[in-house]
Amino acid sequence: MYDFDSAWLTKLEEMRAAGVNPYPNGMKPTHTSTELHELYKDVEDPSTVEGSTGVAVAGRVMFRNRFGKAMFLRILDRGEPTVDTVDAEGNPSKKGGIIQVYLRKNEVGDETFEQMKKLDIGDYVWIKGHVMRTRTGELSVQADEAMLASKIMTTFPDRWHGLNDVELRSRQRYVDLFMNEATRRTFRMRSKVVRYLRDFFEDRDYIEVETPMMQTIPGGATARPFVTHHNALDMELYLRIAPELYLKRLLVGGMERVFEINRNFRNEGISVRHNPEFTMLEFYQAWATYEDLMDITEELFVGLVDKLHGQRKIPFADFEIDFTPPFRRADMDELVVEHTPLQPEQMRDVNAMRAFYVADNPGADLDKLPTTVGKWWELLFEEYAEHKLINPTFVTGFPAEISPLARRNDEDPERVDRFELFCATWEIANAFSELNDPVDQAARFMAQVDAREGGDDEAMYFDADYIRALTYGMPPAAGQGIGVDRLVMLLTGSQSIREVILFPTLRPERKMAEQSVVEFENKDA
RNA sequence: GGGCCUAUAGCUCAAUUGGCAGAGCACCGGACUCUUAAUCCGUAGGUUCUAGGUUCGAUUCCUAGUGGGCCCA
Repeated sequence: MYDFDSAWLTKLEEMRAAGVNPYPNGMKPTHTSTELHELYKDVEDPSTVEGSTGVAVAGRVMFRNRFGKAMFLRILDRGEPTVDTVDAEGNPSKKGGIIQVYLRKNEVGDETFEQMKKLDIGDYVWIKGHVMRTRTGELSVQADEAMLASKIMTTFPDRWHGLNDVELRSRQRYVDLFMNEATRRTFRMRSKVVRYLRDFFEDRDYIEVETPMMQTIPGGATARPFVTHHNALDMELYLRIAPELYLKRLLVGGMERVFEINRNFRNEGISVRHNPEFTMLEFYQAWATYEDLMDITEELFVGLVDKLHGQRKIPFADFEIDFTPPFRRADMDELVVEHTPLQPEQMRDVNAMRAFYVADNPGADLDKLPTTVGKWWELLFEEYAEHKLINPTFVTGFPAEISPLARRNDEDPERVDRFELFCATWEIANAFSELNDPVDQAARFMAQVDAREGGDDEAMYFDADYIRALTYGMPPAAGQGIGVDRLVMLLTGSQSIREVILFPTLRPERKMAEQSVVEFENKDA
């Protein structure tokens, strides 16, 4: 049971005893704050304008100034700060989201005024009146009627310093949202990004699909899965680490262009770039190659920054990302050569790569070093090249051994037709021409199974039904995954994935866990 | 998994070498009919994250744990 603060309980009792319902219903605002700022932005005295009466606004009280027989409130509603104005110092600023209310005792009546005097910061109110401007020029609603709309029952955060604690902000996102406009902006932006992505693929004749989140064989990526149990079927199910193998089954079915935007789950560490559940866009297009996807990706990213930022150079962390096309395209080994003393011919020589690495990393655990060319490329790329890639860069030429689902390159079968897009040193997208040769795919799965038996617990499983699907014939195709959270981070300048996920995964707070009533029981077991 | 940092009032933060636990805002009471972090007067608010230890005395020092942050693997 929740431990309510007795002072607030008393306050509510007194209010009810006085005949005031703290949680009434049915009040309707006629305008949002933003609509009023927009309607009257150029009007010196809105009270002279016909239609400025009978205006109702509603929202959370964020600020209050009380006098004996008058008061000012500023209330927050869903409006966005989009109306261009200038502030008192003459600097450009945006209005919206907040509107001031002016209440006078002789206009709202003694009874209402006494009730309004008892308002706490954080309460919801509904106000009806006319629009006016104060002596200092602030657009306000002067009240004829006012009522409490919903009562706060806890003290409000410090309104000057706000809510800064990173833990509190993500744990109590509901507080973060009403306290911080930057947070509201981030999640409005996230919504626009997702909307843009859907429109982008709809416009290109793609079908949006939903494939299983609970899978019997977790596939499509190399990662540890979450496991759960289905009682009626009495079997283990895995939360998906990727939708890939299901989307490619749809290609076999003749759905030539499909995309899915949905959650993936990976049972791994949490960091500023990793949350156990995260949102992935995957799309697949028959008759396309990975090179076509580079063109499509460029179009997608440029369109996105044009739409959401209106410019192609966007600031991020300590640098600026330039999305002006064409994006650079470079092979993985080429980038390693660029950022190490290694020569191009040494990139096929395991001993040469090992010698360089050991000399440069005296503390390295020699037993854990790679033994194959492909694994060396992966390591050297991650340690020497990745963190140099600020502007969008298509990294190509991946080794086949670290790409078990990608089509081999026709000229160099040790490589695959694959790219990853890097931005701001992060992997943002991963794409390849799809492996549609069932026999090769079966062999690649077996190599993964061997790796797993050799101790690689992130290696893939053998999915026989997926091989069976391929035996029916999958059209030549290419597919891509884009991490939506990281994309939103880039576009909002967020340094942590937790800033772009409304409710990121956190350990439960002890105090709340103690007061919660949760009974885990398995009735069928 | 390893290292470093951190936890004090609802929020933002103080507390000298180890010596009575503090401020601002919020809350409660009062004054004030154009304020912009309003102002003024008064009251109240604490298991100093948890469990041990050292000490006459611990927010402070030590050990372990828990939550969180940063860095590394």
